[in-house]
Amino acid sequence: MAKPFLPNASEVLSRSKLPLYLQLAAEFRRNIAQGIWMPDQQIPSLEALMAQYQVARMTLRNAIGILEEEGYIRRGRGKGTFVQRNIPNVTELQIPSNWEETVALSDLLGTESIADGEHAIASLPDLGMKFSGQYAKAYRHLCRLHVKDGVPYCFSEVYLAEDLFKQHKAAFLKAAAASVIARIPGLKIHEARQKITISGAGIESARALNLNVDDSVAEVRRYACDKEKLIYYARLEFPTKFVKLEFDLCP
Amino acid sequence: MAKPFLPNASEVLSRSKLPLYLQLAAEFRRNIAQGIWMPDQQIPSLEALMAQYQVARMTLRNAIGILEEEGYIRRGRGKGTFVQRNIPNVTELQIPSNWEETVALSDLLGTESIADGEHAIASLPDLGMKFSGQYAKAYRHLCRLHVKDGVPYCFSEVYLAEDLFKQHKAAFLKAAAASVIARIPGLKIHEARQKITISGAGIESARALNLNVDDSVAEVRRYACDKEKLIYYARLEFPTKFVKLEFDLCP
DNA sequence: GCCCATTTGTCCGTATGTATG
DNA sequence: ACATACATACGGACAAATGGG
Repeated sequence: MAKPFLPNASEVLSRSKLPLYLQLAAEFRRNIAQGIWMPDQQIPSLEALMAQYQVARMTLRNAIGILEEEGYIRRGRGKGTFVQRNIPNVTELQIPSNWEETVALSDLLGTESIADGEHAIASLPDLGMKFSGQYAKAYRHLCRLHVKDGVPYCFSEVYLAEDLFKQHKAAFLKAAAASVIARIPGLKIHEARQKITISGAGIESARALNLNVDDSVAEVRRYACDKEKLIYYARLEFPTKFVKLEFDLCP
Repeated sequence: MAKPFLPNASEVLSRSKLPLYLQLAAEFRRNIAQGIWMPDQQIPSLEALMAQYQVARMTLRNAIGILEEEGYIRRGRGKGTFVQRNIPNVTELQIPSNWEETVALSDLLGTESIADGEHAIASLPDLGMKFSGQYAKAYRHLCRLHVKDGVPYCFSEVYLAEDLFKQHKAAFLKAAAASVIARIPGLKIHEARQKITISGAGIESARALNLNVDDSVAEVRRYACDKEKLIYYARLEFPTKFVKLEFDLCP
């Protein structure tokens, strides 16, 4: 149990390239989310916050102005600043952890095409996971956006075995791939794996998901095989503000 | 399959508060990570990139300068800019998905104290998960940093049932809690759940984890019960650059 | 060696946003 | 509200190195 060296708060705030008032806004949003600043409670005065964080008054006013726009707090001349009772909250989406859940989520979301490949391609990008099975001869590439109640939840690049795609082209162009695969008679999934990492949105996915560039997204890579070959590979991006993963540790 | 409205690239880049050159650096880093820019290949010239992204030459130079510092590319006057062969890669950490893995990870990481509560407290913060069992009378709060090879991997706030803590105080102050709990004779875990979400680092955790404020972290909330009561609750933060979650979808 | 197109490196002037006191 | 300082972003001009004919 050593005592680690830690930089002080001012150093941490100044080494980031993000504008100071946005860093502070993030910290205050956190204070509310974690219940350190409770609903209907008054938050510390500007004087107190200036002393605590060692920043200028205008910087704090800018930061708090953001929280006010977002509806987290209300300010009153001479009264002070108070946390709102009803904090706006987001619908979280459980990332599937088995094939059934994958299909169920696919059924739930609407599908909009962004760019569909017109031709088959010969090879897949790096799976990022162990896979020692067989690849199909050719794949079709689809790029789409999945939506729920008009809100974009998932940007996806899907690769489907060409022969399978051709047999069910209309269905694959209309719905999420896992939904279609699950309803093909006689087709059984024998192997499927998934790897989740967190990265930043690129320009393309930021456009589609209505995010800023480099906003964090959960990147899900997923493949499925039938008895013989890899028939499905997808790289999905979910905005992390929607992402949740909950499970029993004692199954 | 509707055609969604999408803003153009310039709009996406300008609506973010993050400096433009940092957004571009993120996009380029992504191009390399995803194999769009391959090792030893020349990337587009400044002229070409200026046309593609509609930004000034100096802005691109700043962006590319960052990638050069990070060792992703090399530049040569008159020659062009090339992707490096050996991309620096990070060690990913598998987030545990059952109690055994939780204990195994705890065994792996060193533990440094940041702030240990001197006294017992009566109540726990909101679990963020369903739990209908019994709480213990009092809990002890510990705040620590978990390290591997000198690199901070995990910031944790742990709450332990007071009686259990008092019985094994020395052990709990020296090692990660799950490690200690797993080695207490006669103690069996009957229920344990975990919920993972992604949020931004606060000032405290950014200090400890050597991150910037609002850098994305995986927030893991986890509890465990013995036969009668909730004996362990933890809120953990992992820098998302280390986080990986891989599993079989057909168990 | 020489010219030339290409590409990166450097510098200037200006405007805007951020942060301080 | 103001004066000041600094980083960001733009557009332009020119220098320096490279490689091909």
